[in-house]
Formats: sequence, structure tokens, C-alpha cells
Amino acid sequence: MKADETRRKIVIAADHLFYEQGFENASFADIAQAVEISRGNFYYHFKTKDAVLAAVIEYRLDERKTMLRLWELEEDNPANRIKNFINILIANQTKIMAFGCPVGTLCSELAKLDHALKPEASGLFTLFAEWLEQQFAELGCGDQASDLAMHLLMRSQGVASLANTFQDAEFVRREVEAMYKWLDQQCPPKRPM
Amino acid sequence: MKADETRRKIVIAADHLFYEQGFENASFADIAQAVEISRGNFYYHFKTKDAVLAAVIEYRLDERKTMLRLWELEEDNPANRIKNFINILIANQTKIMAFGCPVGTLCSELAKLDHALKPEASGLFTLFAEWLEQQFAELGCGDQASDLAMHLLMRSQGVASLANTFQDAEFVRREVEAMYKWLDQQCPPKRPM
DNA sequence: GACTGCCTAGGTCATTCGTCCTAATAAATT
DNA sequence: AATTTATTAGGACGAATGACCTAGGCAGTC
Repeated sequence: MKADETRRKIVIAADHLFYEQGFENASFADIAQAVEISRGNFYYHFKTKDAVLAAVIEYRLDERKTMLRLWELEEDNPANRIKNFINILIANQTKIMAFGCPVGTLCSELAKLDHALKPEASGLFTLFAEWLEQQFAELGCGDQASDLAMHLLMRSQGVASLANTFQDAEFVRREVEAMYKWLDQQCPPKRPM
Repeated sequence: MKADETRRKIVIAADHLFYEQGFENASFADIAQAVEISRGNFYYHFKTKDAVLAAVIEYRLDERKTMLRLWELEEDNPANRIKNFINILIANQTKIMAFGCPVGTLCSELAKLDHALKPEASGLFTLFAEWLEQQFAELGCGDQASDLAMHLLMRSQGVASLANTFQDAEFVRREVEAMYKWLDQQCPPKRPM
């Protein structure tokens, strides 16, 4: 069906626009123009803007899940998997410096709008938090796994936020290095009695 | 002059509304209603919405500067001054969980809007960064002072962001505790972050 | 009491937005 | 070929927004 393809194009274009301009600031017209379809056609695929947002969140969730699954296949050392996560800050540095973290800024915007889909957007964070917790657990961090996961998520959010504000690539590099070092210090060494 | 008072009321109301609803989402009508003045009267005091934003940023800067100066007067131990900064997360916990960090969310929104006043808003971060750097310098951290200041700012941003997303007071408490511990480890003895 | 400058009230205007409708076209099925 | 279904086009609508204007009220001063 052609509709599926058009729908997918819309979601991807909306994904970019919501990230770069924010959800509220990106209009139907903007998205339609990006996909090169008419506003009427747009309405055929999505009845409301919230429906687009819901589809974008689902798309982002799918993308992240795929990425995490790939890391699990490619790398069986949980510490290295966690390093993959930290490395997002480097891999996406340019976009993060320009627009911040896609997940964090969306959650923050939806919180201010008191939007009904805020919990769905938070699900993106939950996905990462639970995945990181799993990795820390495999590392042998036991009941600390959850706290460590939240701590690392917190740092990546903080770095993204300040990277966006200060446009300082050196700062990002430094903090990523510090996260690596912090990671190495977690869990083992297991001290002898 | 009555105008000064009305203007001040407008700025304070706009400050709150920009924080709780976001800059774009807060309309002239919203602010005018909060101050209980007519939209026409509003226009007498501020010609454009950007002018309101500029005034709000200046107001926030003044407030923070006053707060930092007070901390310097009340507390001559730089470590305790830094603890005051960390404690903002506890003192403003309710608001932060509801609306995020006033500085961070504003900067992030203005970045997405590609707004002309983004540098002015970033000035709020710079104020804290330079003040923290000064405190770390007085602590004897030498040329690390700047990096440590940015690191602490980063952590407070990350905590505010996740606090807003997850509404988890226990997480905030835990991370504040971790920041205290981290602070105690800085300068001397020099330890990795 | 009239004048002048500061302040306020309420309304208008053009624009943009999300939403929705209808008619036309393309594709699929019979 | 005929009919039905899927997809697209373009415009219309009301609501909301930022911006702007003008008329009037209220000081204080001469």
C-alpha cells in the first residue's frame, strides 16, 4: 500500500521537525511541505497533531529499541555496551549542540504543555533506564544497578543540556571521558573480606 | 511612578508563566490576565513579546545575582557556598519536578526557536558557571576550577531534567547526596570525578 | 479650571494554526 | 469496461495570537 509509505515519510519528517523546532512550533504546514504533500492529504493519514506526535514517539521508541538490541548482539561485554550509550554524546554531538537531546527536550516541552502524551514520551527515558539497569546488573552491580542507570542517564542529560547552551565540544569530550572513568570504577573491584 | 510598579508586576507574572508554560505557550492575554490589566495597557509597557522576555531574563539575572551575593555574605567557606547551590535542587524540588529547571528549559526552548535572545538566556548559566568557578578556585582547585564548575552545573541540570520526567523525589535526594560526596572529594585530595 | 503628560481600557487587524470537508484522481477489483 | 476503494488536492472555517490604534481617565502644574 502506498499509504504506509507516505505515512512513514510523514512520521520521519515530523520526527526531524519536532526535534529541531519543537513540537508546538512545528506546524502541519511545515511537515506537509517537508514531505511535499498537501495539507488535505496529510489529514487523510493523521486526523490530529497529537496523533502525529504519538506516531513519532512510537517511531523513536522502535528506533531506540532496535539500536539497543543491536548493541546486545554486537557486544557481549556489558561495560562496552554501556560505553556505546555514553558514546551517543559524541556520535550525535553536532545535533545535540544545536538542538539538545531529542528525548529530554521533548519531555520537557510536553511537561510545560501539560500534554496528554507526556507519559508516552517519558517511556523513551524508561527504555534507556531499564536497559542500562540490565547492563549494570550483568556487570554485577546487584541492587545498585537501578541507581547507577539513573545516574548515568542523568549525566548524559546534563551534558546534552550544557552542550546545547555553551556549544562547547571540549566540554563534551571531557565529560564523556569522565563517564568512562566513572564506569570503570563501578561494581568490581569486589573487595576481599 | 505607577508605571514602574505595573511593569514590575508584569515581569514577575511573565516570569512565572514563562517558567510554568514555556515562553511560546504563554500569551499576552495570559500575562495580562495574571496581572489583571487590559491587553492595551500591557502594550503601553511592552511593545513586543520579545521585550517582555528580555525583561524577564534581566529580572532572573538580578535575582540570581542577589542570591549569590547573599551566599557570599552569609557563608565564607566556599565549600558550603557550593552546597547552597546544590541545595537548590532540594529547596525548589516541587517546582523542578513540575516544570524542570527555569534556566535550562528556557535555554532549550529558545534554542529550538532559534530566538535572538538565546545568548541572553545563556547568560544565566554563565553567571552560575563563573560563580561556581570562583568558589572552586577559592577552594584551591586551581586550573581545574572551571571544569569542576561545569561538571557540577551539568549534574544539577541532569538531575532537574530527570526529576521532571520521573517525578522521583528519592532520586533527587540520592543525587544531591552524591554531589555532596563528590564535592568533599575535590581539591585536595585530587581524585577523579 | 484648563492644560499636559503619564497611564489605562477596549477594540481592530492580519496572520497562523489545527481541523475538517468535498471533489478529483489513481489504483484495485470485478 | 465498470465499479469500488484508496489516495490526493485544495480550500474553508473558527479560534487564537502578536501587534497596533485611539479614545478617555487621572495625576500634578500653571
